[in-house]
Amino acid sequence: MPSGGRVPDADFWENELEMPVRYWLEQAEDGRFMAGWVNGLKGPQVSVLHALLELTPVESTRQKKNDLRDKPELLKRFVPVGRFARSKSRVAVIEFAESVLALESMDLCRDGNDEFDVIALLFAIFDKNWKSLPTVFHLDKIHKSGFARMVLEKPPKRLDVSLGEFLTQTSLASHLARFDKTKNDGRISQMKSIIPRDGRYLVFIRRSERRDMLLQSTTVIHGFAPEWIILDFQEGAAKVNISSKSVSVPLEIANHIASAYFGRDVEYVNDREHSYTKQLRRLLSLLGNDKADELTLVEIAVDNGPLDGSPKIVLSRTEGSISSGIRHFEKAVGGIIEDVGHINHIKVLYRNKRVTLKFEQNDESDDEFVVRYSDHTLNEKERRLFEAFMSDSHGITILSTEKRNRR
DNA sequence: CCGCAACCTTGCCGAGTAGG
DNA sequence: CCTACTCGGCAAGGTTGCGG
Repeated sequence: MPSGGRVPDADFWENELEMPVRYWLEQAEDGRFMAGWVNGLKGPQVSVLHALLELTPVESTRQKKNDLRDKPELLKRFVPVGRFARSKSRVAVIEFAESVLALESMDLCRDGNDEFDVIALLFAIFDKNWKSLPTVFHLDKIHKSGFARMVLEKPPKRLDVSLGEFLTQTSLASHLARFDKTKNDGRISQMKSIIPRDGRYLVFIRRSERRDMLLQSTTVIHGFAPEWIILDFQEGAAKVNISSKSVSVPLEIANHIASAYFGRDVEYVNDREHSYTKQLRRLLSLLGNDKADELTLVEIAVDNGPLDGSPKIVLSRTEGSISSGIRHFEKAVGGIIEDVGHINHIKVLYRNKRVTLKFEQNDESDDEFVVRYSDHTLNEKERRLFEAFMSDSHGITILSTEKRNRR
C-alpha cells in the first residue's frame, strides 16, 4: 500500500512544486482525455503503471494499455506527475530514484535502449511517497545553476554543536524571519528544505525578489517574482556555495545563518585560490598540442592579439581541436596562446560539453591567476569530476565563474 | 510499437548597452 | 557608477515525422 496517505491537493502542486495544475486536474476527470492520455504513454510508463495498479500481469504493452484504459479513476492522480516530469533533469531524477526505489521497480522504467524513462521513474516515486516530490523539485535545481564558491577567511572553531544539529527547519525559519525583519525590504524568506548530501548541507530558501504581476483571467495580480536561494554549506560552514538570482541578499542570508551558528559575526568572501603563470602555460601548451587527456581545445579568445590595431581574436570550432588553426595563425601572424594575461577565455571540450575557462589576473601579482570555469554547463557530478581532474592532472584549482558580492 | 534524426523550446548565464 | 534589458551560446528536454 502506498504511503503518503491521501492524494496531494492543488495547493501542493502549485505551492510546493510551482506547477500550474488546475487544468490537468480538470482534464483528468474527463474519460475521453484519460483514454488519450493512456494512448500517449510510452512502454516503460505503461509497465510501471500496470504494476503499480497491481493488475494481472500480461505480456504486451498493447494489452497493458487496454487494461489501463479501464481504470481512469485509479490513473487520474498520475496525470499531474507527467506534467511535473517536464523540464526535470535526468540526472536528478535517476539519482533520487536510486535512493528510494527497489531495483525491480527501477528495471520496469528502462526503455528498449536500457535508458531510464524519467516519467516512469516519477510515477513510481510518486506512488511510493508523493511527499518526496518536493525533494526531487529541489535537487533538480542544483544541476542546472552555477554556484559561487564562498569561504570564511578565518573560520572560528565551534565544537559543541555540529552543523547538522544546528540546521533544523524550525531554527532556520526563525533565523530567516529575523533576517527579513532587519532587512525590512517587504520581502519574505521561506524555509523550504534542508537536504544532507555527502557531508554537506543544502539549504533551499524561496524569497520574493522583484515586483511583478500576472494575469488571472483578466485581472492583474500584483506581487513578487520568487527567487530560489540554495546555500550549500560545507566543512562545518567554513565554506558555502551559493546559487541564486540576486547577488547580494543571498550572501547576507548566508552570513546571517553562519553568524548565528558560530555565535559571532562572520562574513563569507569569494574564494580566490590561485594558480601560477607557469602552471597555466603548461596547461595551454598541452591543450595546444592535443596532449591534454580528456580535454580538447575548441576555442580561444584573445583581447590584444598580434594583428595591427590589436583587435580581439576568437578562434573557434563547434567540436574538434583548434590546435592546427592556432599553429597556422602563429606561423602566419604571431603568438596568441603563450600570454596568459591576454587570453579572455578558452573553451575546452570535456565529456562532450563546452566548458569555458577564464584566467582572472590577481591585482597585486602578475604571476597569480584565479582560474574560473562555467560550472552551470556541467551537472553536479561532472563538476566534481572536472574539478578533481584539473587538480590531480594539472595541479590547478578551478572555481566557478559565479561570484557574490555585498552591496 | 520503437528507434532515430531533425528541429524547436526552455532555462541559465555572461557580455554588451541604454538610460538614469 | 548602477540597473534593467536584450541577445547569443549552450545543454538538454520536447516534438514531429519517418521507416523498420
